Amino acid sequence: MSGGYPFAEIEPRWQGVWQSQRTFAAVNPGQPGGDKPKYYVLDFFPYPSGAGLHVGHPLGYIATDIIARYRRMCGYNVLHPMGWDAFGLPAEQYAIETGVHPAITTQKNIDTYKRQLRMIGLAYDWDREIATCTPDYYRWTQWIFLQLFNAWYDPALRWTDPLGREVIGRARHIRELPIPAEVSAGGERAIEDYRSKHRLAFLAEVPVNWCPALGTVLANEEVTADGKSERGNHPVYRRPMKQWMLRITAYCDRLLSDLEPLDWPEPIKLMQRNWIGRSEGAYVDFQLASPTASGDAVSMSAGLAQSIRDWFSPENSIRVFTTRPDTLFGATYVVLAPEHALVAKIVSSDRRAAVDKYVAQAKEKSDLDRTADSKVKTGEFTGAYAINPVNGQRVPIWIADYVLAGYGTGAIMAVPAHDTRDLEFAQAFKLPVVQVVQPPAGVEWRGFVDDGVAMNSPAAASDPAYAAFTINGLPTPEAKRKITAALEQAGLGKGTVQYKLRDWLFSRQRYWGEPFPIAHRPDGRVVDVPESALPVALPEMADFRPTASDDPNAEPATPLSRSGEWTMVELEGVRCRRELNTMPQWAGSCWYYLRFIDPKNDRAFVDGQAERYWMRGPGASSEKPRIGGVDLYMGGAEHAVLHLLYARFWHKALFDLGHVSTPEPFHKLFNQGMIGAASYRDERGTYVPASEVVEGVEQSMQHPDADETDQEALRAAIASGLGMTEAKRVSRLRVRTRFSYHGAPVFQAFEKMSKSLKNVVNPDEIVTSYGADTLRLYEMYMGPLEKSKPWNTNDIIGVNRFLQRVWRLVVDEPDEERSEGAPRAWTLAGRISDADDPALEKLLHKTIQKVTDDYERFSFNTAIAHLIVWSNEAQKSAAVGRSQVMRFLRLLAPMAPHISEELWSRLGQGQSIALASWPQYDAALTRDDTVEVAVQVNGKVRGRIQAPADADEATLRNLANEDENIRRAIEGKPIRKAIVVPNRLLNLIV
RNA sequence: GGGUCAGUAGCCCAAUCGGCAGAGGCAGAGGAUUUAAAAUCCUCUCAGUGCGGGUUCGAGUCCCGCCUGACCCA
Repeated sequence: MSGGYPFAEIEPRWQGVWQSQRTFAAVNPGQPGGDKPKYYVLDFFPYPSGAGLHVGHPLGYIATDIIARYRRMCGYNVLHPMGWDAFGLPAEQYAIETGVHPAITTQKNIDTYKRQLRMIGLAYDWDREIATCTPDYYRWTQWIFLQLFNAWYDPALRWTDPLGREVIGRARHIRELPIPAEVSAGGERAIEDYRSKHRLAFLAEVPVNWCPALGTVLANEEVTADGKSERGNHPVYRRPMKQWMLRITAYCDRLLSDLEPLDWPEPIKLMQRNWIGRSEGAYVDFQLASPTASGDAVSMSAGLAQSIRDWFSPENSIRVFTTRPDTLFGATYVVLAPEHALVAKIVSSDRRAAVDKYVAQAKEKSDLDRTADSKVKTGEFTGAYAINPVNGQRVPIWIADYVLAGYGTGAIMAVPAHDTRDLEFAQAFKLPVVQVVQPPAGVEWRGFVDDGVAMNSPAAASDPAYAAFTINGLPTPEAKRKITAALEQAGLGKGTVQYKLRDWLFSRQRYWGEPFPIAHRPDGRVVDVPESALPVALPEMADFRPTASDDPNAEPATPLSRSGEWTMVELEGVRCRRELNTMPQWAGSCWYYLRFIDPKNDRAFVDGQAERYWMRGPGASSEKPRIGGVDLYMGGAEHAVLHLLYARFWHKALFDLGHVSTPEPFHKLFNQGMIGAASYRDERGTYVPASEVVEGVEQSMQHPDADETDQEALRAAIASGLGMTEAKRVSRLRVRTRFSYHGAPVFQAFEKMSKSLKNVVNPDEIVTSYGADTLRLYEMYMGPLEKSKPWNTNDIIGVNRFLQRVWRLVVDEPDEERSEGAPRAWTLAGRISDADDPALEKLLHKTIQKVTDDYERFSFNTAIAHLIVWSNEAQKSAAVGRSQVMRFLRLLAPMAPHISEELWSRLGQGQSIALASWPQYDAALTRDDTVEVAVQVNGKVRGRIQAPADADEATLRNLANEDENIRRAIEGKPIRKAIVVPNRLLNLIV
């Protein structure tokens, strides 16, 4: 490229130097340099897919690289590692399709990623590289699983954690689980079963999302809204299966409360709170009405509560969960989930056929399908009735699929007046609606779901014995409290807290994952593989395919079950069958940030001293009181909930058990935005390659998504003589476009980069054409880091020109032809002098101040703008001080490291600029002696005056009086008030 | 449907505490250089901040309502 600088030569050369000199190696405590303050900056490590990186991927990596380099220059010992989330479904699916072993494709993908990351000049400490699929790593993933297996959660334990905080609840070793006397009476086996039920990792028969085509179960989050697998879009069925579960629900409250001190984006915290979904409410027991007593409501009487209690029996009642016990008087029917155990028992013979059919249908639907608001409500009457415990009303019992078996008790009391879904259901089936909450004036009570004032409970005066249930006139929160207490008193209910978060389904019926360090004895007991026998290595298998099937009822057969002798293991002299499931993809990423601290340790998952240094140390970001963790964790918002929640859960368990020193893994979280790109579809909605689309004259085309007819266009088409069918075709919504593909108009949209959208931009091409420094600079210059923004290759030239100017600022190169391959002759630019230019010096100090501030705020786009300003000024100057250029290069170095290293070395520096110190500014030099002050009259700018810095009001007003424009605007009117903003503005109110 | 965030020049974006709407870049126009082109350099044009109200001496910034878009939840 003419006019360019030799990036293709200098960039690989410096990357080689960094590697061979281990420039970016982090130092653990106890080693030289390990006494400096630390800064741990981490990227969400990638899953290396076969497609390689596109330019959207490295945005966050470039940002953390800049921060890491900046912090190092500021004197920190910086840990900035990279590794690979290398187990998981996509590699395995690809392997199945191609027949190549996932270990091979994964390694190939890792090589591609690593080459691309190196090419961008990212300053990782590659000595600490890890991959979750290597035995050295998953040995410790298995070890952590054993810690969970050998632990139980004591929810009542009050303790003071190492940070001095009072905490309620703690994971403890399973040995410490108190065994009730009646259990120990049953012998050792009974004790063992009891322990099994309390472990943090436990086996349970649970309804799961079974995907026969993938041959595995999937977590709820891996299933799309329309009941398909997220990977591959295969149908998913609900069925009960015995699976490994992790007791994440034990940590609900601590996962919630410890969010508060974290320096995370507020929306992410909110998403985690919503996901945990804590709701306070009450259980209420509805007694089944005797089928023979049809027609008779239990009469209201002073002894109602007592009388219900008298004939109350748990097996003849329905326990519902409600967040609104205050609306109990408005409960006009009860709804069971179709899966509820009582359904079969209570259904009347005349309703059985309809109910059975409905239950069968509900089984086919996903949870999301069932609860979606837009869907028409369906349900069946069971023929049975229950008694509303607070008013003796006989209410019908229905089943409906909008009630989920897995949430609460799988049964609800329906209060159609004050619940949207209940109201829709009641309207669909003509069920009564009774108002029990008074909304604010002017608001319709029907469907009012917010807090109001309770009404329509029995008046206390009419029934003294019933006063405890009277809540009329109480605001909702108080009404809730009072009626909950009354229900507890009467033995009809109980206040409780429910969570949306479920225990974590932890088994997968796949090959490419961590084997469980667990074995099953012939007598059915489940035992752990001793630590000394770890890792339980994944067996080599030629055929690793899952047993896929179209039959939703086919029994799962995991790949590992076909691994011959491996399936059996002798433990304590007993031949046991190994656990044949593998762990889900999330497992490896739950603790990798800890392994980076001490990646080669073969005695422990991480050394304690190193862990305390890197996780607990003072850190550099002190906006919030630290409870520890990685100093900066950068990644996309798409992992905001699951990965971060799972990792926090594991970390807390390890914390409780004394294996890590902080209660939280990630102190500061930053979500970089997405880089989108224009995608183009033709008239039929087919994507066309974005790189071949050209911009041209405006044309009209049918919108690819249009399914409605533009009536006006239709009339016009008919008027122009087209037949009805043809007219309709051409008049479906048309849009104007200036883009065309091989002459045909195409429609532009901005979407994420993806192969299927044909809009991927490859970083290799950008680096080849412009160099890595330009790519880095452009990605940072596009806009604020946290915002999504569209890629525009045309704009790259701007930052590339900037780097060329920086090059020419330092280097003079004769323009003459040179022979191919020969190094270009060069001299230091003539303008480089030993004396600093005073005007540039002042600007440089301002620039240092602004750029430093911008680095601290991750505002790289503005930092680059300030650097461009200084470089443009320096370019114009006849003489630029060598020290000035060197300070400027240090400001630039974190963002454009290669060109900075090269020019730094050409200016005679022997040591890497990455190890140079950050330049300082003199505050006195950042201030101007005179400033321009805008003068407003009644808020309108009437003139600008030059004033000495920090001039007072009197001085400013005198100066303003000398300005003719301003004088005319005032025109003898008395000045009532003057507002002075120092060094900026004077506002005169007349 | 609920929640969160955003909307500033043809485009990407600045404006940090409520204080002159413009730092920077792309594109465009003109010029210099050149046999010519590319590259490079210089100069210039372009918005009143999605819409409607309000608070204030003063609103892109704060408040209320609406529109559009993105994300999350249902």
